[in-house]
Amino acid sequence: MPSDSSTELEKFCKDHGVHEVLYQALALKGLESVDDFAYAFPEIRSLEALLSGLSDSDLSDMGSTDQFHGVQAARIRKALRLAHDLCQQPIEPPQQIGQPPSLPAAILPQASPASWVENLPPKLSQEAAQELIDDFKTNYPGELLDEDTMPSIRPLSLVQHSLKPGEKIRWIPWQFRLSSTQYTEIMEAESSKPMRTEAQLLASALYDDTPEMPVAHLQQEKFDPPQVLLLDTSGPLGVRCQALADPEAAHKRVKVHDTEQGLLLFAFNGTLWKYVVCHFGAKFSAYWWQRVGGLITRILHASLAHYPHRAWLYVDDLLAALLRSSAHESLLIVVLILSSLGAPISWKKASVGDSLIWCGWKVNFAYETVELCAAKRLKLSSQIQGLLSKQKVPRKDLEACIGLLMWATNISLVLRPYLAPLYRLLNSPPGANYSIAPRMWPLFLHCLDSRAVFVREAMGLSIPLNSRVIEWGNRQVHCKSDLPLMAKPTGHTWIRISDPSCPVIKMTRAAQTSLAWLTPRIAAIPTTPLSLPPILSSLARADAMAEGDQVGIGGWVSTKHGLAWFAEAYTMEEIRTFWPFLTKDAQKYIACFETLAQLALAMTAKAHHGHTRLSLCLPTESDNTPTEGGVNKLFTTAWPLSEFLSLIASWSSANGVTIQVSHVAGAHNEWADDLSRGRLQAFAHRSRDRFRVSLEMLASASAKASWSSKDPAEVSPIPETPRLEA
DNA sequence: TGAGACGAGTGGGTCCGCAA
DNA sequence: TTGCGGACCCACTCGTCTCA
Repeated sequence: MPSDSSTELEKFCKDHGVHEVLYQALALKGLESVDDFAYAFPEIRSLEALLSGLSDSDLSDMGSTDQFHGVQAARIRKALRLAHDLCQQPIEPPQQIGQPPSLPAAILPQASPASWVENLPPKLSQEAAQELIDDFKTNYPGELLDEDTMPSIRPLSLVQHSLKPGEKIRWIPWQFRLSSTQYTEIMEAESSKPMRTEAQLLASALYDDTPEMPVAHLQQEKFDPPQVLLLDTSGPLGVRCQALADPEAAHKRVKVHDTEQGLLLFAFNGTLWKYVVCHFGAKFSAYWWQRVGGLITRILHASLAHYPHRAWLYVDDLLAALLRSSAHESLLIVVLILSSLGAPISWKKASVGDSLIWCGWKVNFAYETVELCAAKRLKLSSQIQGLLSKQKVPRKDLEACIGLLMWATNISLVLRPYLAPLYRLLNSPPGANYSIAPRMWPLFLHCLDSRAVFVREAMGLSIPLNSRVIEWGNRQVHCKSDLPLMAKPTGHTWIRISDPSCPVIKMTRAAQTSLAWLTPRIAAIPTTPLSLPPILSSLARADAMAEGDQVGIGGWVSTKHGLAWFAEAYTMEEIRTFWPFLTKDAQKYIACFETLAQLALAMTAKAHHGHTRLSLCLPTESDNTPTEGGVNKLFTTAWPLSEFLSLIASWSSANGVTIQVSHVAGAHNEWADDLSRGRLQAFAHRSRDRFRVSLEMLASASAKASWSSKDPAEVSPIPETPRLEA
């Protein structure tokens, strides 16, 4: 190092008008030469940190009030550029070899200094863009500025960014030279184009305007307490239909065209009769009713165009939500329109109020909620009690109960996983033992198809059709090839047959436990909001790895405010502490672990997003299709996946977070894949953003969930899902 | 590294239940 | 009858593992 190097930087600064205060700041960092200066500040913008550290007294000494845009700031920037030129040093910072790129580095497109391509700056906010427009209109009042002449947000952001100190414009890519109208058209046309890399996806989400639903509007723009009108609008008059007088039979009001009445014949007492209306049961009745009902609904919508309203039609039951302030006018219009159309109103069924029953649901528009009506609760409780009171129950009763449970749990998906044991019982009919004589064995085999199902009847074999062989001796039978071609030479061979049409089903312990657990919950199914929860503006992905005895889960969630991630590795021994039924190789349960990863991702997002008590929908992505389908429906009859879905259902219920999974190809899920396999380098510099997920946390997701009820005394924790036989 | 096997789902057909 | 949702079966996709 030359001895006069300190003089070199000092002289350089003086020659180029850099203030003594700024030179001293450089000297304090130990910089002695022009080379030191150039390499210590590889970019013009890196001077910002130095300038921001200036105190008020420093600024006063320099006679400057603006530390970033004053003349002294300009001179040191100019000096730095000259220093770069003298040193022939690239402006770009040196690339770190062997280090994975940091997340921001991976997200931001990079351009070499020699490139004509600009780094893509963040888009301007709407407020900033509007400010520029206002300035333009003030300064150039005679110029026309509309959607066709207004530059799109991209060049606007690029130019505005280039005006910042230390920035310059090199080239505006031709694809950015668009008007606002052209930009909108292209964005809409490309809205469904998939992103190629996670970096592109993140850059788009974090630096562009991600569509989001503000939560505040739920309070601010709440539909005012409405009046609700429920009308039975039986009997519309369509183009080819004629209304009849019977208000109870909607389908019989639609008249069949003369040329088609010959299709509806029936004989009674030796006389041939024809239907002249669309009677209940005819395949086309509902078809026409839907169209006539839809026409009437649209006419009502058009007639109420000036009054905010919502309306739903189910066959012949119309439900409408009207604003309380204009309810009288709206009601009058509805009644007049229906009367003028010749659609008689069933006044017995009509009702007005905040709360009413519609299609078995109790809808409350004052609070915008829906709940199961009391009659349905009673019917369901009665059916469950009927099944619980007997060891053997009619198949029809079980089917009816399951059907009603599926319908009732539409508004409470958290209960769905607990129906899995019932479906398992319904579709696993008990076996009955039959003995086959040695000489009948070939005939017995002949009656079976490849799945070991009886598809032919034969004399001497009283085995019901469609029943399936499930055991031979003590061995499980899965297909015909599992049975021997020759029977044992002496004595009968015992086989076990499962008959799916068996009218009586023996209740299993798992089904009884499930029903007993459901009984009080059915009675206390909470009210559910009519509106869907707002979607959190975020990107979130998770993945799982299962190899031999090792299991790994990992994932990340990113919002405009930051990023959080998790990565955990467990052994099967640790996992069996909580789920002892997972006895096989870890890979056999990959869908279960992918589901656990989604639960961990939701927990991470919840912890990262703060302490909101509002219900939210968290959009996540997974490369596992079973998990995708299962988490979205919160139901599968496949075991043991149903066990893990019940964890998500319970956790979602307790935390107000609905998970909405969409698919991402494994090739595009690299970061989550790395995390699940313990490759944490890309996230190493974000150790503070890591969220730890223990198996205890995941396994206790359902235990910590509680069930809301009108009576606080009925509040009880949700226990673990009733165990199923493996 | 790529082909093939395997296991977990999917959607489409059928049946059944629920609602009107 | 329509819609919805389960079940089953089938062919298919996707991800992972194994092996040459």
